[in-house]
Amino acid sequence: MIDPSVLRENPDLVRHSQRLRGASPDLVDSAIDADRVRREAIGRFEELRAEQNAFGKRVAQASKEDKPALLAQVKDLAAAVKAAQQEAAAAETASDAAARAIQNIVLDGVPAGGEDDFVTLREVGTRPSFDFEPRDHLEIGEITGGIDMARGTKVSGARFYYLRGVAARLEIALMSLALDRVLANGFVPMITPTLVKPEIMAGTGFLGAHSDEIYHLEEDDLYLTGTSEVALAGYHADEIIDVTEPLRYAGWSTCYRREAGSYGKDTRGIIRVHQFNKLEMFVYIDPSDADAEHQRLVALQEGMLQDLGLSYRVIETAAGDLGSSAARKYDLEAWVPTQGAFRELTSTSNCTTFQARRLGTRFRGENGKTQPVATLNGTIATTRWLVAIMETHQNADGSFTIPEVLRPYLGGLDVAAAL
RNA sequence: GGAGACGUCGCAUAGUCAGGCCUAGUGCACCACCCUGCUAAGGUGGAGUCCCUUCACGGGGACCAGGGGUUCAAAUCCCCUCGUCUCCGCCA
Repeated sequence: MIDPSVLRENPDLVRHSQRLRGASPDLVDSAIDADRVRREAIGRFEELRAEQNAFGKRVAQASKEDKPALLAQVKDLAAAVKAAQQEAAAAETASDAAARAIQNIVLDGVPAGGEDDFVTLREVGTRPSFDFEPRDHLEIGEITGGIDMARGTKVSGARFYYLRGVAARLEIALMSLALDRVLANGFVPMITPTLVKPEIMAGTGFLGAHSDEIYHLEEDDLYLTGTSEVALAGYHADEIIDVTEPLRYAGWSTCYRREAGSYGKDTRGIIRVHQFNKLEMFVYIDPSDADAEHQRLVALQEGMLQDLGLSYRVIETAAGDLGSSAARKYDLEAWVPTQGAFRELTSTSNCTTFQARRLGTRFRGENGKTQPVATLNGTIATTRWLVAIMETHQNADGSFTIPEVLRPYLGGLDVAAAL
């Protein structure tokens, strides 16, 4: 949710942000109107209530013979108070809904436009070249006995898979390496719930335009999370926390995505699947330090990709491709040889105070007043990375070489052999 | 799934049976000052969250797990939901 005072005092800033995203600037005006209606309704109710409270005291102190007359007088007042209270509550709900419809205000420098309007910040590493015809990750996965799509489909349907043998171990190794990295950087490891309540899912901003991406359990009214960001953002909901030192968490969880609207896209292999694992960094921080922290998260991600020997680029996504909560987002995309393209391996967003305001997570500022914290999130390892690792480090016989940083987590194994 | 007990402003509790001196008391912890003096004690005062209003000082309102109802008036009475604990049942 955006800051209501910004909405009131600087609506043009918000309208501009909405335009950059390709979202409606008119939402700003309806939110301002709803806010005005809300404040007027509250004013009317409180005036009446104050009158009623004063009367209540007189009734309580009145003598037996005076009471009936007083009671007759306030009867109408009681009805008026009740009506005013209901109006105020309705106005509050409407105003809140209008404010929540507006997406986060994008930060300075975020490019306008949609998915294709990103800006490449840098390219790192050399793209691999082969003196043989390179195989794609699924073929390598099958040759090494690591990926079984057919049985995944048999048991659970399209976009499900089994990782087995060396690939199963590789994923755990990758996640363990990432966990050690974040531990060294002061993150608290967490294993998080993957089913969350509607208000938490809504608070993180995932129930907007892309809510059809999310699995919902009708019977229990719970949502399956597509990232542990959701559970980590909800962790401190409705709390006043101390961010003198930023709170840094790393959530390890299975992630579920419906992938609605991506029919026919990435149908081969494990690039786009309904279920995968991810280690996600999440930070609660003083808003004035959020930007610097964002850079630190990117640096951690780049360190991982570099040490895994991957070629990648860092892009800043355009406003229209940001989630509704994000004010700035960087993606790291690894070069995937058989696709001749960069594919997203990580994403890291600065959500400024947007999520925290929706979820009621505050801290005490210098003057002792409570104010919303800033939140950031970013991927540090996920199943999709196996694609780039396998393809980049493949050998002529269909085997692939294990990057050195992962070998300690695989009992020293240096090559995933062709079976 | 069944039965019972419970849910109060950081923690611990009073208040609920008998609705209105509850503007929710007390202890601990916390902050400031004073006194004293040595790994402490005592005194005075302050202090919750959210909203409205005000340049500000201030003023007003809401909040006793959440929601609804009864009433002039609800922490207190009634209903629903959620959660915790105990016992029983069931179970990967």
